[in-house]
Amino acid sequence: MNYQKIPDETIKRMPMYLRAFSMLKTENRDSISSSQLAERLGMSPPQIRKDLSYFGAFGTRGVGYPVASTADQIRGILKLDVTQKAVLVGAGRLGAAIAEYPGFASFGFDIAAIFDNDPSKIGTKIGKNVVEDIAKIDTIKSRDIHLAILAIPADAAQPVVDGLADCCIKGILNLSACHLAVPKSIKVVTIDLAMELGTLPYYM
Amino acid sequence: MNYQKIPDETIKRMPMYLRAFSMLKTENRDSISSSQLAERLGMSPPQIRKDLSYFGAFGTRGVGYPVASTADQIRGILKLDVTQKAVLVGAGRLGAAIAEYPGFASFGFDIAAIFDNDPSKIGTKIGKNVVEDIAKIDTIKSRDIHLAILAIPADAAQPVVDGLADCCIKGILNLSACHLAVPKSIKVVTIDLAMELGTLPYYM
DNA sequence: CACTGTGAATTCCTTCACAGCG
DNA sequence: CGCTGTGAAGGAATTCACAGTG
Repeated sequence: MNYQKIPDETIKRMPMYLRAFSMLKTENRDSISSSQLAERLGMSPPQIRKDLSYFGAFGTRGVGYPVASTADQIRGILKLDVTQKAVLVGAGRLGAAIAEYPGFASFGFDIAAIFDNDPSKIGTKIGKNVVEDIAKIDTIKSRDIHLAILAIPADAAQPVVDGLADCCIKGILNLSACHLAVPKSIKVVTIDLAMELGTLPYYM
Repeated sequence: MNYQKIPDETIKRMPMYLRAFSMLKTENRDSISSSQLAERLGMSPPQIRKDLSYFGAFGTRGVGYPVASTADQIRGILKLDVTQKAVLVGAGRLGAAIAEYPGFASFGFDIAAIFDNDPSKIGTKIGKNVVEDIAKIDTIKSRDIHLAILAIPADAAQPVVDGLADCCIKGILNLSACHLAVPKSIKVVTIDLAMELGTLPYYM
């Protein structure tokens, strides 16, 4: 295949494919066609074929995609074939829920540290981690952590992000309801559950 | 303005605009230009003008958008000018975090009921709600609830959704890591935090 | 004069249709 | 034969550029 720019939308869908192929593996399926997979995921078969083809020819003509090797390929593309450590900032209810959410582990993520600014939380244990003082956030520099998850109020987010930017953080999953200003070298994904819910009444 | 189809992407951004205008109101700003707003939200000025213009001419030429009335307009468009009741299914850690998340209230949402299937949770209180037995989900029919938030494991989601479909639910915010099959009359927004985080290592 | 509102141009993404292959 | 892989076509969303206006 000739070089083409890979659409951002394709990248966003890759983790979904990875999850699907992982699940197929646990079901002991050997292969799956684009139309069968499309059915499961609620999308169109050509979309799946085009998405996967951006990264190479993984399928077998006349058969479909081999489950195990395609899963491995996608894991490699997304760099999820090695454990990715992440720091969680915010040990409130949402932070605690995230810290113990098994979904991250299934993608190879490891919540390797938790920080908060609340003295009553610092020192307490959440899952396997002890909550640390946000003032000491720069200790993550030496801990091979390049991802951050922000579960703190919007008005506290920007200063924390400025701190993270000085600590080799390269990607941020932002659960605060605000836009973050970051250097171009940092990729941010922002999710506000209330905003997502906010579109639904319009369609009713 | 002539009729045009309003892009889905525009609808997705409207709650963000509403949040921004609400915040500007608390800051006692009278008006804001598209470029100032773009700066705050990390987007382009023409994008904002085009989005808002799909719904009418809210701005004042030479000045910008009047904060209070534009906020009201957007609230009306999104049908967030009346309280929208929602049922939360799943009273685990994530469900509990959602039940007490103040962001929903600020958009006019009211978590009016919580259901779970775990006997040890049924009867306990989370915020102002008492957790009810999922077997009695059909009681929501008579309670003017048309939105649902799903915070349950993926393998339990589909049967619950089938039940909700029989209960006048018209919109679902799905936090389970799976695709949901629903009738066309129901709008689903699915968010899987692990999937969102899954794209970040690719960009590092 | 500084801004909005908006057709037109552009870019980006999806779908189509079919050639190519196991 | 049934599927993938992929250029080409079509459609959707964004950006541009400027006319219109308080």
